Amino acid sequence: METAKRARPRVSRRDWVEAAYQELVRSGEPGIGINALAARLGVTKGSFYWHFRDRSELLRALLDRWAHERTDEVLGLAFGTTPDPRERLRRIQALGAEVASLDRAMRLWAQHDPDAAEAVRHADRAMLGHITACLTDLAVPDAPLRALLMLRAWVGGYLIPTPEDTPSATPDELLDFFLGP
Amino acid sequence: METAKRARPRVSRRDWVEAAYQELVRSGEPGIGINALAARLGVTKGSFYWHFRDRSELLRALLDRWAHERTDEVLGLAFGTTPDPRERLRRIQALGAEVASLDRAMRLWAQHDPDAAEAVRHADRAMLGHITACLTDLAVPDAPLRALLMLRAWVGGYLIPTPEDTPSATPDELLDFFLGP
DNA sequence: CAGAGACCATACTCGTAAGTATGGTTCCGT
DNA sequence: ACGGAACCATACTTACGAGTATGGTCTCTG
Repeated sequence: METAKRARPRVSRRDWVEAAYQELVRSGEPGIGINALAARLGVTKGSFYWHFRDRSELLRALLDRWAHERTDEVLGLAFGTTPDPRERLRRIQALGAEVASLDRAMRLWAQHDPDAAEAVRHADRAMLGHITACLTDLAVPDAPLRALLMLRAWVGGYLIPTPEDTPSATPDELLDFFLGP
Repeated sequence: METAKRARPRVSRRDWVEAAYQELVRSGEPGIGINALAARLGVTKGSFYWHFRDRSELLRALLDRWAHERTDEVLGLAFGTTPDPRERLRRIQALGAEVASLDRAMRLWAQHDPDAAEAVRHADRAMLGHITACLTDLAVPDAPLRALLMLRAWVGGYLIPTPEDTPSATPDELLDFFLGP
């Protein structure tokens, strides 16, 4: 017996955040509109302004949600039982590929919003620490700098896609490149 | 009726483009508002809509202006009488630092506008070709890939600023890094 | 000097998205 | 059952920026 009570929607605060999260991935922070989300959820603004004081409160909730998810992912990498540092770096790459669209949206958002910038900065700090640790484990010199360049080259791909004439390197090749000579 | 003989405005189409150009650097493409520019130029919208059909025409003029300026700069590098490839790369770095703010604004713009994306892609193609040429001159392997990673790491700095605890490397150190072993 | 065209000001319309006011419905405890 | 709180719909107001309509003023030219 499904509760097909479609007549009365009833949406929770969490649902709003989730919908906004999806919309963030699809069209970025400016694409998050109250009316659009309401239509997607099958309700109206009346619902929104009961759960939230205003739009900025939704956005802050979004940042919170992202920060937690992100922290969990990084901790999952850190405490994951993967002894080989090289393999750990590969997992970081894989994770990055999964959340690419979301990550991109967050970084673009951070370009014009101090709160988002702070959240991203915080997440990057943890990520850089993790990468640096892997590099030092591999006895790579200048680990902090290499980690930073590695991450920058990665997110730089958001701004500069791979040209057609340039063969896109495999993740392993990229890793080897930043591991140096 | 004394008409307070203020210095009568009179603004050219070029002035509008120039003002928009400055505003682009300061607050990005969404920050380019007709009224704001008009106030800045000491005129009103009436002037604007005489010189331009609409806002998009101004933006296209902006892209044109940028493309030309950019082409000139790259050509200046290409035909500059600098035999040493290493020195040429250094000049590219220096140029990048000069136009960083503008470059950043253009790339952010390109994230949500196909025309801007096309302009940036075109400019990048030329730039990558130039860098690749320098690298091959230096007998560096995988020149195209390295050139791409170099540029990505550079623009990645727009999205990930240097953390406080990480000593920012000198331009020469960065160059050495991408020149490999 | 007269008129035409270039240039601009003023005062609107219009579309959009955020935010508000208010009342209606459902649920839940006593 | 009933009264209040949770939840939502409807209709409204506001703010803002793009775009339009129209007429005024300057300048140049015949």
